[in-house]
Amino acid sequence: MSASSSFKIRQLVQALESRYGKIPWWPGDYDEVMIGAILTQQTRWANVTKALDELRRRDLSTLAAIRVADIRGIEEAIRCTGFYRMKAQRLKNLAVFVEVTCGGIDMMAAMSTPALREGLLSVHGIGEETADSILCYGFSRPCFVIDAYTDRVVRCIGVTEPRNRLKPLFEHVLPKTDEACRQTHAHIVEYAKEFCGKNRCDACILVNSNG
DNA sequence: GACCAGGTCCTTG
DNA sequence: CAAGGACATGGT
Repeated sequence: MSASSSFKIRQLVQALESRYGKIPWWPGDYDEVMIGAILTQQTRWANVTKALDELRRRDLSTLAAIRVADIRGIEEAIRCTGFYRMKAQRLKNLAVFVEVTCGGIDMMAAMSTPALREGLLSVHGIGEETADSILCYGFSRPCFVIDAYTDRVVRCIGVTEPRNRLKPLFEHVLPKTDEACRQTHAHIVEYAKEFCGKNRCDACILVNSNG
C-alpha cells in the first residue's frame, strides 16, 4: 500500500468534504437502489429516473414484480436508459437472485457483506461497481464504489495505482462507515462532472499533484 | 454529426 | 491477460 497514494487520497477526501459538504445521493429503498444500479450502467442518472418513474407507473418498481413480469413490458419501461434489452434481462437475473436464491430482501439484509458481495457478483450482469453500489447505497455497508469518475479523479491528483487497487486504498483511508463511503463517492462524481472530462483534467484545483 | 454517459460480458490475439 | 467490440437511447 503506497504511503504517498494514501496521503493524496486523504487530501482529496478532505478537500472534497470542505468543498461540497453533505450532499444527498441515491436515496431510495432496497428495490429502487438495486434497480437503479442496473439501469445506470453506462447511462446518465437523469435517464434512469425517467425509467424508474415509468416502472412505477406500470407496477414494476419491485424485483418481486419484475421477476414474474413479461420482459417486453420491462424493456419498454426502461428503453430511455439504453441497452434496454440487456438491462431488462439483468433485472430479471437480479430478481431471481433476490427472491429465489436469497429468499427475499430480509434474508439478503441478514447476510454478511462478503457473502452478499459474492452473491451479487455471481449474478450475470452485475460487476464490481454495481455490486458495491448496491452494498453501499442499498444495504448501508461500508463499501467504497470505484467507477470511471473515481479512476479519472485519482489520476488527476497523481495516484498511479492500478484501478483494482483503488477500492482497498480508499477503504483504508476512509472511516469504516457506509456514510463516509457514500459521501466521498458522491463528492468525487460531482467533482469529476465539474472538472474532469474523459481525456483531460484541466482544473485540478483540490490537491497539489506534486505532493 | 460526433461524442459521451455513475459497466459488463464476450471474443481475439 | 490486455485490448477491442457489442449492447442502444438520449443529451450536448
